[in-house]
Amino acid sequence: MAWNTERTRELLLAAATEEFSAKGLAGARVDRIAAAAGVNKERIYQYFGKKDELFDAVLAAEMVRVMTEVPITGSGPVAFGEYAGRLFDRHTTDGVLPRLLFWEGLERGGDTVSRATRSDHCAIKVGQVLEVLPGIDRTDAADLLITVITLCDGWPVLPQIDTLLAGSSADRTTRRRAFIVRTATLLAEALAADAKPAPEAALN
Amino acid sequence: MAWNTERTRELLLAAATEEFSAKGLAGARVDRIAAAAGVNKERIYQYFGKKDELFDAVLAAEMVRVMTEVPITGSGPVAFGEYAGRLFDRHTTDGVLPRLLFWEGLERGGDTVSRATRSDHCAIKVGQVLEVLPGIDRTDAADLLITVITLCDGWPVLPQIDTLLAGSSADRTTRRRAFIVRTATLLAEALAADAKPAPEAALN
DNA sequence: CGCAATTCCAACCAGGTAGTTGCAATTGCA
DNA sequence: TGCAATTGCAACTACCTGGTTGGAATTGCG
Repeated sequence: MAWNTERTRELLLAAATEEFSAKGLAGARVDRIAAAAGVNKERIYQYFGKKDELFDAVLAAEMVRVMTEVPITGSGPVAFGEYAGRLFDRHTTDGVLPRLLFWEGLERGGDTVSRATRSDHCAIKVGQVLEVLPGIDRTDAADLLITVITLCDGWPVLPQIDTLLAGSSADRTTRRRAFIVRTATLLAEALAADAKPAPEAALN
Repeated sequence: MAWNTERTRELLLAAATEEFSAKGLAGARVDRIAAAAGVNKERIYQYFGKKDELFDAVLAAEMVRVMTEVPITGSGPVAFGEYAGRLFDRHTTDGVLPRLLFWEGLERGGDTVSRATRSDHCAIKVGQVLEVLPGIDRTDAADLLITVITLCDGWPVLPQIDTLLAGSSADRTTRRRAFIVRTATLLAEALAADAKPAPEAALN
């Protein structure tokens, strides 16, 4: 054996992540990925098979990364709202995952190769939601999570929509973040209230 | 003069709407559009200039159509929630506009040719929100609208995300609709409460 | 150093792309 | 029926694409 094969793989994966995020599955150019990685083109086919499978590898890696970097911790509706805020921050400073997800949704129409794996990843997150907001329906937890993910992921991908807001770009982002946090908190409160119907009059 | 030029235009626009919605700007094929319209290829260049401008025409037409088909009417938070429901229905039975919007966001990165026009369209909707929920901030109205649009538009484009939900496809859609309506109503109530701080104890 | 695995290089293939052009056929008003 | 505008047809240009191939160069273990 010789050479550092693992490094080659990582270089390709990093370059592919950038390219797919920017141009999508159809728009991405294999030659460009190879060039950006400083690696020869055939390595891609050797390590990942074809373009499609490289995309799968990129998306899976990025999902795991974000999931571990932005955990759902703490307890109560406010803690859940803070999770929404952290996810929003993460996606506005690095919109790679949102873009990859929407590219996939548009270009592959939901026929994800790794649908089962995806489902497993998501189930973990639902579990975290249930820990933060104990007592609520598993279904409600899933719906809540979908809502927050859709809002946080949609923002960096739909820049046209901010024409509704005035002010500088930074202002608009700050305001949007606050609104999403408030929405997440409000929803979490409502679902938590559903969970324990009237445990005597709450103090405040 | 001769020939029905207007009909030719409409045939092309309809075919282009279908093609762009399905494949996006880069993925759409000019030849396919022409063939589907039963019209010769050069007509596209004659009537719309280039591919990009055809996409602009398609998107503008589709926005106007949905805006007029799904107005914001009535009064109060519940009425606003019903608007969210109608928008959700419209987008789940015909996901063309959501797809076009996300394609544009991804492929053009927000450099919309018709950004000014877009802004005007949106302003009308914000005005409708203000009529339904009088007294609330214009900024809040915009944020509320962005939230509902993001949720309703995101659903048909992010089919992977429904792996979080169990049940049949129809069940999942129904449940999602209910949750979005509830979210919209809840937010509208909260913002309306901000608007008129404690107008004596409300009779339920 | 020897040697096998890994990589680079450069050319190649078959297919598809947006956009153009010249010409003949069709249309419908006057 | 005449005639000008509109359209269909089919070929063409210039270029780009994913994916493959053969041979030479590089690497690092033993």
